[in-house]
Amino acid sequence: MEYDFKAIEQKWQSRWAADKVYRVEVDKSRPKFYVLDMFPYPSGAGLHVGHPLGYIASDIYTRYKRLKGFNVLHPMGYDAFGLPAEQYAIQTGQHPAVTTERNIERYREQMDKLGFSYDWDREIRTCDPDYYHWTQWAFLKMFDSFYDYDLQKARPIAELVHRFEQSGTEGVNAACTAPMSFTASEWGAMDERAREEVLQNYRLAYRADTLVNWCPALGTVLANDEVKDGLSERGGHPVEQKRMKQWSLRITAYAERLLSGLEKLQWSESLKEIQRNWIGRSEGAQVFFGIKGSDEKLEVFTTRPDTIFGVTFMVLAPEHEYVSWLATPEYRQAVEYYQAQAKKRSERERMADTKRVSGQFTGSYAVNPFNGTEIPIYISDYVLAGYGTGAIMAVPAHDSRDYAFAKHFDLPIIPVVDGGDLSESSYDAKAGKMINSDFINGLDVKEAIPVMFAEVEKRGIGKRRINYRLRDAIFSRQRYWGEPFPIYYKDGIAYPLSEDQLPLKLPPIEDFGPTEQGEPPLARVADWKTPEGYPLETSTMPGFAGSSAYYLRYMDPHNHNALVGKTEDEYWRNVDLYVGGIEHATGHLMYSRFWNMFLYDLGYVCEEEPFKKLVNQGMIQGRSNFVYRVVGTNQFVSLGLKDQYQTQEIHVDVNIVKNDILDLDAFRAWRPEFETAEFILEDGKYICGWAVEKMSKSMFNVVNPDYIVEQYGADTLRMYEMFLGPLEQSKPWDTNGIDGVHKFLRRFWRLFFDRDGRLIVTDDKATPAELKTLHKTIKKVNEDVENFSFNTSVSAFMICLNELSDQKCNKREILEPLVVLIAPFAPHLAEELWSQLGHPETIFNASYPQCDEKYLVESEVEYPVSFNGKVRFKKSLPAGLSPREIEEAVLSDPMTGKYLEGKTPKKVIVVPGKIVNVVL
RNA sequence: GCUCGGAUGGUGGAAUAGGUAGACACGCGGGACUUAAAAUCCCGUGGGCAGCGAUGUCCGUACGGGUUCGAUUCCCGUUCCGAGUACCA
Repeated sequence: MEYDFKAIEQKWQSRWAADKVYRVEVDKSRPKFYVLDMFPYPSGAGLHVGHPLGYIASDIYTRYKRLKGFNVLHPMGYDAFGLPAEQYAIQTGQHPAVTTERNIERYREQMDKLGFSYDWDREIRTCDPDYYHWTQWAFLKMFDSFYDYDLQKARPIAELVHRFEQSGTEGVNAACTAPMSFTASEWGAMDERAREEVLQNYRLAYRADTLVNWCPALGTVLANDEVKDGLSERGGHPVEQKRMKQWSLRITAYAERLLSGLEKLQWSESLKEIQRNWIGRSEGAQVFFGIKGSDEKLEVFTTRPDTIFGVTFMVLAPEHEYVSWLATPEYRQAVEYYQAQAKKRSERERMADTKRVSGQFTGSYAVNPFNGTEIPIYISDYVLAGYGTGAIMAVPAHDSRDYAFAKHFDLPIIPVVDGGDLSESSYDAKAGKMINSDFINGLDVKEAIPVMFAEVEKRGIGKRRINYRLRDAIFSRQRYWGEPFPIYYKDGIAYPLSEDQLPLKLPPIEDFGPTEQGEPPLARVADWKTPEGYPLETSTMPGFAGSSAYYLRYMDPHNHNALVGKTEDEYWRNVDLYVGGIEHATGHLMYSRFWNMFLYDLGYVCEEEPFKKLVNQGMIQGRSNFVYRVVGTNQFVSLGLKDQYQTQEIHVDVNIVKNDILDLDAFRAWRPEFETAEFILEDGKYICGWAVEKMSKSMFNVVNPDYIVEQYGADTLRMYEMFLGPLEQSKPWDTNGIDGVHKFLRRFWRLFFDRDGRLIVTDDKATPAELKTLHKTIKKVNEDVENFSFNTSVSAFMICLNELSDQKCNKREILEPLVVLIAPFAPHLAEELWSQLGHPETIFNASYPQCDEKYLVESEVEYPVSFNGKVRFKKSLPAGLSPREIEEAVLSDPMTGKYLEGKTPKKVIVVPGKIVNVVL
């Protein structure tokens, strides 16, 4: 009986499901381990062979940990709200709930075929009201909180109100949109609307007029991480900057904790680096410059206070609020024209020509607080309204952008750091002695910076300050398919619903497009009001809302009273291993950390960081095949001969190519236009060209896992995906290689059964050689799995099998532990063999084999003997010799004498167990 | 531009507290079994040179240097590829 993977996999998959073998519960007698996959967005295209890579790896680790005695939580669900389903709904009129449901079913079907050990009783869907209840709840909590910098944590907003009542803003050090200052009596005198406006300035979920990324094509605003190169991530539509009233989350309050928290995490260095760059911490100072003829001060942010004597002009962002009055009558028209031009340019246009210098003089002058010099104030779009103060002091000698601006407008360039050549470019390096700089002349730049920080503070013209590049997260979308905000409006003031009104369910609608007035679809719903008749917020939450705390919900998915119960939270705590793509580095992985820290501050969860260890699986790319059509004919020429013709490269379906040899009949049948194709062959074959590209339909290189499972089985697919290469690396899929793994599993099966399906496993005693093979493999596989080096563990199994085949080993003593060892990788096969070996219980109740080092001891070691590093011969010596004895044995060898040629060796280097090197 | 990562046979990839480079697998070539095919098994497979042959020998881990008895591994420089970010003051 051959290895019948179809029957085996079906049998065990249905048994696992029927017996709920993978259900987990809180069990304080066993250590917990939480393995999580980034849950998928169920798109209409279904899974291709690249998608399950991470799921397979996490499943192997889950099963491994379970066999090691851990109580492993390994859940799965769906990130089901989002733009694609809604875009599809607009195009086809089908309700997103319907298409989403259909896609989920398809995903589930595909995943089930791969034999994953998820506890499906814990499945969640972000679009399920029972789930988004808690998304809305968290939003309400954020609405009802502010961030206290002194305590470094979020606090209820009532505390802030109390402090305002007591002493106004005096002594309040809280995260806010714009600094505020008022007394207790002024607070007391404010009406409700005014107070609410003040509080919006502090709330962690707040509504404010901000510069947002507006995407006209999608009809919605987008968060920074949803915009790439000035285009929307979804769909690639142009995005423009627009000032709009939007809900935001004050993630910037957590910038420092998000940054410093990275140090404790076992994440890859590159991922941490991406987050560090995204947070973009920079140390500097705010400095106030005087304005000639005015009492107002112009505030700038600089990281180079040492260059302040080199300031020759100031630049404001065109949107800066001072511009309107800084523009003198003479320049007013030109300034307004420039502002209008800047506003018209899309983000993409601006990014496209960062080389071009533009700007406009306002007619006003600022005053350098250190030497009283009067310096012209310009506006230019190279200064961003959103960063720092939206104004800079320009030091053309030591900043390349300021330099370009100065050259263009013919402004003076004063060097203040010695050592650069300013004829062609600025000297930006932070090295050299200060010159032309009054009291800091002669200091090195590195000394001058702290001196100037101190001096700025001493003179009271500014303060040290840390700036972050991180922006608050825009949280509303003018869309239908998302979580409704639990917010209603009364007299234009936003009020939260009470907790017992949650979940606020998304109403059913028929028309998903935006309204004529450009309002969100919910604006069309006539009864989208509170019971009292107040209008509800019509925008919905963005995609990242539902995915920000889903790992917590898995711990206790059916709890109706809390996001997660205390017992469950304190047992499962946080995710021990998180597996997913690196593309979420600046989105989901930032928001989730923020969201979790917030819940931690308020005491709802017991861990500050949600994901202890994180592994990013690489992308599986497609391997495309090409045929070469001779231009203007229907003739196709094989790869090796194509240079003799003028040809056109055409993608050909990889499913009709095997080992780069084209199936000619299948090609003719592939498309009508190729029916009459003729071929110029080499050696009777048509050889295709190939290239590694993204796996996509248009390249005809998509391989469907269903097809692979059908042909080779899930266990083969699982092992082959791991065998392909290191988990974290991107690598191309190549179906051809899969035979090797499949052959391995068939040979493995034949260790247990003869042709007629009779079990041939014996109870004979194993030989030392067999035991050595087994324990060597146990050791290697254990180490590799711990290091997520699954590709080399698969190799280890293959080597083990080769050795056991050589030894014709079919002994239970060897094979039984081996079955357990391979179980995480090929669970169906292992389960079947386990039961055939006479075990009634599932193999995942067994315990993982441990390596016993005593079987690994070598009796003889073969030493390569080298002379001056070059290996000349090998010498076999008994194991366990001391370096001294090895040296003696080698020196007395006649072969050594031959290579010494009468000379005495200078030195002999012995690396026990490895090599002996004789230095001449 | 800045930051990070990478480069090893025809292919995917092994091997780094510095110690026989190319494990394992694909592909390819040869052979066995078979009427034949599939399946299975065995042998060979980085390149050059010498030899009928066992074998010997030189060159080889992107390129150029350095440290070392010895470098794929460590250091300096260069080229190319990938990722992140982009007027961040």
